[in-house]
Amino acid sequence: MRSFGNLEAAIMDRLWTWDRPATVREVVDDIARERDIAYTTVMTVMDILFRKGWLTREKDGRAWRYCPTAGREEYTAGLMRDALGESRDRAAALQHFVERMSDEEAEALRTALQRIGGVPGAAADASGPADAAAPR
Amino acid sequence: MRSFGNLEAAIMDRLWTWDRPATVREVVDDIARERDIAYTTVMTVMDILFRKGWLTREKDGRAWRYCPTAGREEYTAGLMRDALGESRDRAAALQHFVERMSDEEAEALRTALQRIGGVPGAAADASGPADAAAPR
DNA sequence: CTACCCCTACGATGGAGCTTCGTAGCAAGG
DNA sequence: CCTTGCTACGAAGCTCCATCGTAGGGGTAG
Repeated sequence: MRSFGNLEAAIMDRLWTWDRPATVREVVDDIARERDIAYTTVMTVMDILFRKGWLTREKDGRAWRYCPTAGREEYTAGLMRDALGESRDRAAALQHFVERMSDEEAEALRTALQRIGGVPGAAADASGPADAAAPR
Repeated sequence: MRSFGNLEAAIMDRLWTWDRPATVREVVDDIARERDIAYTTVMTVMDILFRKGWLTREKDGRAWRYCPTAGREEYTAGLMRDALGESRDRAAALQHFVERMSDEEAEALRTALQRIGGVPGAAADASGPADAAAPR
């Protein structure tokens, strides 16, 4: 997974926000409103992101149109998973993690957990999209 | 800011595993069992980790003894926090995150959530953001 | 058909951070 | 006094990311 550099992040950010296939030209023009940047710089980096698998692309006339392979939130979740994976005592790591969470985050986390599987002790788990229905 | 290089990770890993103040000599000798490494290389990196705040140290005779300022799991939790913080829709990110979790992890997460504020509606009373720096 | 413009491909340069180690110096023990 | 072990300082080297220039190709307007 690994994280992005500055320019890489700026590019991904735009593609994620726009949520549609975009050309190098569009990205360049948008970044250029904040700072000077050469067309080829952005093109090079987008090509690197493509080759590293973060973007897909398809021809649109002469230009390529790029799309992120993963959504912003998927990417975030991937980073979190990477981080967690490096720990030995995952339960302890998760404990530390939730301890510093805001109330809203904790609430969102509870909701997310309820959606993927029944609450321990409760019998009802047939609601919601059946995605991970693995019994313990 | 976050995340370590290879050598840095190897050093932190040993300090975390040993869970006691260790000298450069001890770390060097342990790493040297796997690959060639100069004493000064390890010393330099440990000094950098110290200056960056990842390690504390105290004199023990002629040598310094180093200790991590945060435990492995605290560090992991910090990485996860960093990752989550960059997302816009945190609820969605958390949803993606838990969806790919193993059953054991989900269970550990539920337990952790219960511990910080088991009852819905009740806010977790996080007392003091105490950064642990105590060697055990 | 020709000139122009836009886009791609490729490669070169530079900087930041991590890694690597050598040399010089100091302090303790024999 | 000499050996041993540790520290301090700093010089390279390496790997990525960032930055851009130049060369080239294919539409499009005259």
